[in-house]
Amino acid sequence: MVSFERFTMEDGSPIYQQIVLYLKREAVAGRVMDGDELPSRRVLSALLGVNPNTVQKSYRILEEEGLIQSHSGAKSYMVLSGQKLSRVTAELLESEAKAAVRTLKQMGISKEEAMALFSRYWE
Amino acid sequence: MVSFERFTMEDGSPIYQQIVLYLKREAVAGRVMDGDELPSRRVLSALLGVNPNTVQKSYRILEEEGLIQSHSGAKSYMVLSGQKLSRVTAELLESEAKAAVRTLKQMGISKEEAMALFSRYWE
DNA sequence: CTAACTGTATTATATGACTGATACGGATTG
DNA sequence: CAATCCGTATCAGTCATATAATACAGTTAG
Repeated sequence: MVSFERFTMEDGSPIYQQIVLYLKREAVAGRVMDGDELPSRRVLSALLGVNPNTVQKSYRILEEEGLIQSHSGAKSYMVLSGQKLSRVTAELLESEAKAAVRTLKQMGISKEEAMALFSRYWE
Repeated sequence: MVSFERFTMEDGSPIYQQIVLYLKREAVAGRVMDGDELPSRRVLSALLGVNPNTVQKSYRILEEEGLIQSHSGAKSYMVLSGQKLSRVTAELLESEAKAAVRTLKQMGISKEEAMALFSRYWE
């Protein structure tokens, strides 16, 4: 069963996107694997304190990307081939790195300052 | 006169927030300085292709933070003491670093992998 | 002075995100 | 078989974002 223990709500971005990204990141980390059972829409919405429709939107998006399999009436499961995992990993890393680099460059931060910043905030 | 040459619209976050962040980053970079004249609400809205009310919202937020001074009927100017600049710099760097580190850690990326990733995407 | 520009304010409309309530049929379990 | 869970769908309402159209008073430049 996929765990949402590490999930924490941020404000700013839509909740359904946060859920989508959470599951993708957990998959990249290897904590969510192919065939893992997902909590039902109702159970997860109660756990996170959000509306079932919001969770449904997340699951629908993931199913459209082929990362979830849902049969009407039955439980939902993760579908994670090696190829899909590679695609998701590359997608997440690129978007994360590009956004950070772009922002810091606009602030006039040098590469050395940026590296030192990340190193410091890593712990 | 403050330039918006480097401004590019992203989708995802509100436009008024993008304008606020743009001006803060330009100030941190030193390209926007104390006393600099800002484009009027109408001129900037036409330049960016957005509604004047959206620009007004950005300027109002910046004024509430003390980074802009507006007199009814007259032009608006940046107000950037060294203290304010330090505060903004720290605020932007911390939020940027924290967000990136948090995301990459959830993906199970090691510190070394993360540093290599940033180094590669810096160009 | 006057025209043009400025900041500021108001009202209305539209869309996306989120919530709340409810309903239906399929799948599973006792 | 029947109860319960499941996925799926719909409708209504709220809130934030953004647009559009005005309006008015203060400032400034010709």
